[in-house]
Amino acid sequence: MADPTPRTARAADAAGRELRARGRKTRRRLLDAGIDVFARRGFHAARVDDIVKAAKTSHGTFYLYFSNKEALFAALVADVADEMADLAASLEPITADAAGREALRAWLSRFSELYERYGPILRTWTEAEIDQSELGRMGTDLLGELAVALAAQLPTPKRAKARDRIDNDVAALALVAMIERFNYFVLSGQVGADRDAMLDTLADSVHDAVFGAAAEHRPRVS
Amino acid sequence: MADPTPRTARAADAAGRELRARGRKTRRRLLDAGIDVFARRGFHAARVDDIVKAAKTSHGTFYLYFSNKEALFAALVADVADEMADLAASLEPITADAAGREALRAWLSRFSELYERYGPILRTWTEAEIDQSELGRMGTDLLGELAVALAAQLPTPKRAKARDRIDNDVAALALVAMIERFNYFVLSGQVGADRDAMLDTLADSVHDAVFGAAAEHRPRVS
Amino acid sequence: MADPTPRTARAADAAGRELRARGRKTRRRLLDAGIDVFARRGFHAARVDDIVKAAKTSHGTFYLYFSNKEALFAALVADVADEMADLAASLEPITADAAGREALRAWLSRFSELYERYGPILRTWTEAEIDQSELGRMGTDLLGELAVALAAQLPTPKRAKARDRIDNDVAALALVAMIERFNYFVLSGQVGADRDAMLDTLADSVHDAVFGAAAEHRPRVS
Amino acid sequence: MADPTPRTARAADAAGRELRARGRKTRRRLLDAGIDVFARRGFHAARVDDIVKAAKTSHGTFYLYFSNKEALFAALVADVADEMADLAASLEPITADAAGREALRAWLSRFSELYERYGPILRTWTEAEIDQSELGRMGTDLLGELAVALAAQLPTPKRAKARDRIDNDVAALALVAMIERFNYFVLSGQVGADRDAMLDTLADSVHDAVFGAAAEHRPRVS
DNA sequence: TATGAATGAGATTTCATTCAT
DNA sequence: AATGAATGAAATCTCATTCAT
Repeated sequence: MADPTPRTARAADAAGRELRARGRKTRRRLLDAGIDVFARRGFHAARVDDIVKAAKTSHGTFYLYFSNKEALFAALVADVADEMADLAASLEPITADAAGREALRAWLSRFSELYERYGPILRTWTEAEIDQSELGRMGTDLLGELAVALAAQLPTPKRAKARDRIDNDVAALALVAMIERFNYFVLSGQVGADRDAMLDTLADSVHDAVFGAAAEHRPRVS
Repeated sequence: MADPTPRTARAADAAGRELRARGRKTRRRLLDAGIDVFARRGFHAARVDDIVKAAKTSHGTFYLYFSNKEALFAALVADVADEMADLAASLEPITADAAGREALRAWLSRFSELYERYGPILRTWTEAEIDQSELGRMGTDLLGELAVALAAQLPTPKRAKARDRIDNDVAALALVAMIERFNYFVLSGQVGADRDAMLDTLADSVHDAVFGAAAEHRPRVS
Repeated sequence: MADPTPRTARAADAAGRELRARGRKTRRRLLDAGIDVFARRGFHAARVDDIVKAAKTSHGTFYLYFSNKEALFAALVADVADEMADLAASLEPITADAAGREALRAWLSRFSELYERYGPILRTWTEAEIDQSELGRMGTDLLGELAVALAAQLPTPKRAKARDRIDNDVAALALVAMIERFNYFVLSGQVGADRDAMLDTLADSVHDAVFGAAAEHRPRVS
Repeated sequence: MADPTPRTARAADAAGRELRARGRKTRRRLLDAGIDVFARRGFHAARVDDIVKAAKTSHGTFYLYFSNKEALFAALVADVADEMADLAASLEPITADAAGREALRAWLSRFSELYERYGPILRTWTEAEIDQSELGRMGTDLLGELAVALAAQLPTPKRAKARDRIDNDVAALALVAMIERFNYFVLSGQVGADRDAMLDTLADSVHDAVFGAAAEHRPRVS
């Protein structure tokens, strides 16, 4: 069972070693296998045995690279966190015009790619209950990062009430929630929409939410 | 083993047998303990031992009522599904006026109560991956039911394009996603808002999304 | 549980995997321990714990080789079945002279050896009630094989009635029953006779039954 | 688990109580259910639950009549032993003529009836490993009684060698073994013969074995 | 006399981790 | 750098027996 205090840390440093080409490849195979298996079974139900089989290697090898199952998961989370930070940083102020809507759509497309690969890790995050201090990351939810970034790019309301500041953050969270769920629904086939349709709908929804439904970028509305 | 009374199916009937008052109470205690433990630890990490301890009963008793952890979870899901269906059925057409907004808020309040109790089950759903054919339910996600009900109550757009039908469903899903996430964020303390504030924000957001931000119930909007 | 790698079938393949020398030895140790423990306690009363103790290994190791107690038993049965088939095939036509009686005695001696090792498995067979379709074996009783072989080597009666065919089979079963029980009684010490005396008695009885008590090999009969 | 030293003996005397009509009926129902369940599953695999269900009564009631599972089994064994003793006593000297063969057949028919009812108990006997001192019975095998009776009725060989005495006992055991196995094979359907055919074959075999195949009682041999 | 509910000791089974090569 | 085998702590599950009504 997932033991938060691993018995020994013998191999813990393993990940820190300098690796040759072969070693890097093996490590990569294990990480990819991890994504796969965590996606299929969740953190607790994922067995090291599954991961090792998917990576076509052995138990012994696994512990050469990661001190335990949790460490592999943490490595994956670190990857997502990095990419998420990049993504958050790449969001530019959203303008009301068609160009702004297009930029937004492009950004959503990047999110969608990221989500396709790492979505399961995001969703497993809560289940895993990894001690977060280890990673020095903030929220329980990696999406929080995106919400903050999004809030920062929303047009500042004219009224200066304290309440509005909250509203903006909250609204951003709502939008991010919507974005995440849509990607999930579409990926899992629960919504009959292809990727392009999803991106259009999302870009419109978010843009509308921010600037009102009457904005000129939407020629298809009669 | 040629076993006329297969082991695994034995306790399963237990759930079907007629129970006296005492038995019903015990079963109820186990279900409540299940909600609690699944909420705290997730499906896979939850141990039967945790559940029986929470229910102040014994292992043996657990298996008198449920053939295993999964069966208990399935029973809980069936409960949520029932309540969700009731909730979905109770949603009336949403009108554009302040009364419509109030009715919506009241309905959201009911959802919020339901979510406070069963939210963890909803969130554990994906992790547990119970075979759904057993329950005779279709959508992977119990929230889908709500989305369909909501879509049915959205005002019909005047344009009669086929596309709009989809848009309505998809928009409803987006709204449900938002509702669910908000409840989650507020309950888990990730968003600093109390229940009333949350309900106001949600009622406003949904009503606005449906009728546009200019509706008369919201005097604070310029 | 939607489980792509069903739990119960996992260790089953273990038995199918290629084993190195060490693994083969461990497997053998477990099988031998199984014979021992099943003999002492019968199928149901035998605990995996007894078996691993006898094999000087651990629970974990047991399940590396057999998915459960039943699988180990089935493997043993397969072994007996093989040896029984060999034994059945090795029986040559029984002649009326002293040489025929000697050949029969030698064959009975081989049976006796087999029985000393695997007798408990034969006797546990009924108790265990392993699903036979799994093994692709037909008769409920492994001794049936021997009876058929024996019937084939009995001298053909001159009378050609259909009934005689049955009589031969039935007579063969009777003889096999006698052979098995004698071995059991002698082995379990319920009959005060040593191995040689038993073999003599059995060889005489069967030979007499086939050719009549007057056959020349038995000078001590008046 | 089958505990040879029951924790308490509170209800042990229960069987000794004076029972009214209703009680006697319940006790009988439990015994009959026991025969049934022990036959189907063997001693260790038989669950009190199975017996109680078959007897259409409750756990509590079971322990009102028998102190434990073993006690029920012992009661059944006592029944068989009684009937077996009666049967053994009823065997008269076997004569060489047709009347002797008929008497033997009738006796075998009584055995067959007994075996149909209690055979499973006989076969479960070894598995159960009940402490036999409790019952004050002799051998591991209840059939031993029959063998002794049969040996007593075999015609005394003229030679007075000590060896013959043994031979007679041993031969009787062989015959009993044959009788038991035949009944088993026929009952279990492993031999395609009806009851009458079985009785004929057995009567002939035993009679032949005792008096030689040429005896005049067998008109159907050409 | 009868019963449904509860119990807990003991059995089975899993799987993260370590070891020897 | 890699691996198959082994381990054992911890989980699941069973069922004879007792209890309260």
